[in-house]
This record gives sequence, C-alpha cells and structure tokens, in this order.
Amino acid sequence: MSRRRLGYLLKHANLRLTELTGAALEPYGIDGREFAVLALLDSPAPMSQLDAARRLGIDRTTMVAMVDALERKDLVRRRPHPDDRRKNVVEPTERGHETLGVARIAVDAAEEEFLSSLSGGDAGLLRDVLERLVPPPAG
Amino acid sequence: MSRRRLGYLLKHANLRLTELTGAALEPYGIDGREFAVLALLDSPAPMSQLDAARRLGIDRTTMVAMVDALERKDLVRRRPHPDDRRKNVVEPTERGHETLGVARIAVDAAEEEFLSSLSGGDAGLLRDVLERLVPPPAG
DNA sequence: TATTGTTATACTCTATAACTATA
DNA sequence: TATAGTTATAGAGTATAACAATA
Repeated sequence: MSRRRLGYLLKHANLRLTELTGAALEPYGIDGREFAVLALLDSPAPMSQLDAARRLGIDRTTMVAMVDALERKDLVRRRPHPDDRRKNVVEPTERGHETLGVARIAVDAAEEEFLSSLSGGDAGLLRDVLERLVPPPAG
Repeated sequence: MSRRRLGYLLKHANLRLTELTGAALEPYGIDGREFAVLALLDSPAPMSQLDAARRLGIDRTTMVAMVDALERKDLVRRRPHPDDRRKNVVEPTERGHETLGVARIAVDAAEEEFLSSLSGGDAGLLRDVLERLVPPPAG
C-alpha cells in the first residue's frame, strides 16, 4: 500500500475544512473567504483594500470583487482615506460587526469539528507546525 | 495580533507545496496532478479510470482530461478491460515508468524542501496528523 | 436499468493588462 | 512616474447534464 502523498493530504484537509466552514457560515449569508476579509477588516488600524489583499495573499483585483460583495450585503463600507485619496479605507458596518460576532463562533465550532479526531495536544501541534511552514505575508 | 486562521494556513501551505512540486516536475513535462495520476496507475492491479478518479477524489470527467493529457505524452495507455468492456484499463507505458522513476525523486526532494523548517519528528507528526484528518476514499 | 467513458457546457476562482484618479 | 482602485478579459480547475456503448 503506497502511503498517501503530502500534497493529497493537504489538499483534501483543506477541502474538508472549507466544506465545514462553508456550512457553518451559510446561515449568515457569507462564505469562508468573505469571513476572512471581514475578520481582517475588523481592525483598530484603518486598512486599505491593498493592505487587506496583501495580508490575505490574494490579488488586489480579487479584493475589489470581495469588497463589492460585502458592501452589497451591508457588511462593510468604503470611505476615502483622509490623507491619501487614492486609497479606500474599508471598515465593517454595524451589521458587519454583529455578523462577525456570530460568524466567529460558527467558524470556531467548524474548526473544532474538523480537528475532533485529534487530541488537544496534536491539534495545537498541527497549528504550530503550519505556522512554521507558512511564511508571514510580505510588506 | 490576531492569530492566523487554520483555513489560511492550510490553503497557503498547500499553495507553497504545489509551487515547489510543480517546479521540481517541470523538467519532466508533467505537473503535480499528472504525477499523482501516473503514480496511482503504477499499480499491480489493473485500474479503470473511475477507480483512479475515486482514489484521488476527483470527478470522472476530470479524469478523462488527465488521462488524455498523459496519453498524448505517451506516459500511459488505455486498453479495454478484458472482462468488462465498458471499462478502460489505464497503465503506464515504458516511458511512463521511466518518467515516474525520476519524478518520484524530484517530488520527494520538493517535499523535503517544503518541510525543511521542521525537525524530522515534527515532519513525521504532521504527516500522521493529516492522515487522521483526511478520510480514506470511499469504495 | 445501471455503469463507464465521453463530450458539451458552465461556473468559480484567480490573475494579467489597461484605464482612471490621485500622489 | 508611481500607486490604489477598477474594469475587461482570459486562464485554470472543476462539476453537471446528456449521450454512446456495454453490462
């Protein structure tokens, strides 16, 4: 029996977590990617679209579409940056904050379910190991 | 500092390994997905396209395209199953076996590089933990 | 009737290039 | 000249539906 490749395992682990997270967020009308953007924008320091894109490792044109979608749902708002009018400051609306509060609980539960076959120690170790494997975003 | 989400870590770990594996395989004219199919088909038991698709967790229509590509490169060959003519038995050609031999070494090296920031023990533990998180293919 | 392979088609996610406005 | 946001567009990768051949 040939052991499964690391690439297969990572891909399918990712698929499973995406599925669990997506199902957990469905009642709130957002998916895992939108949750990630919303959670990132819930930050004390004002964040431009480009800042957010770099932090999440996605293209700035992709970020345009994601902010569009969140704005249509009244979860974030764009306003011009006071000091540099090329930039948009993007921030959660009141509704965005509320949604984020409940969505965080749902995503935490989804992660917990995903990790439920592991001991607490192994779950923590998985996270630590992945942290070491994935370099922090540049900039 | 908000800690990075498990979904982010898994996605970007996957991206990094895909990149390393792709670069390692480029000299042999295949990518990581084609390698996975080729390695799976290098099996003592004859395997149909549907068998292979189920094992890799991809759609059977996707498998058609992958086998097409590998056949164009003279790395696999289709022949009718002797006992059930609805099925194709797909098997590596001589050239496929040779390519697989060198490609395996390249992929092993890419995985090693991917894991190079970890101790041997942590690398092994990562693999074990992922094995437990990813259910074996049904069927 | 059900299964295997195939084709046509469409959808999602993403990136590249070019444009606008600001700096 | 360079940067932030936007638009148009195209490329992967994937899946669904319908068909042909076979069971």
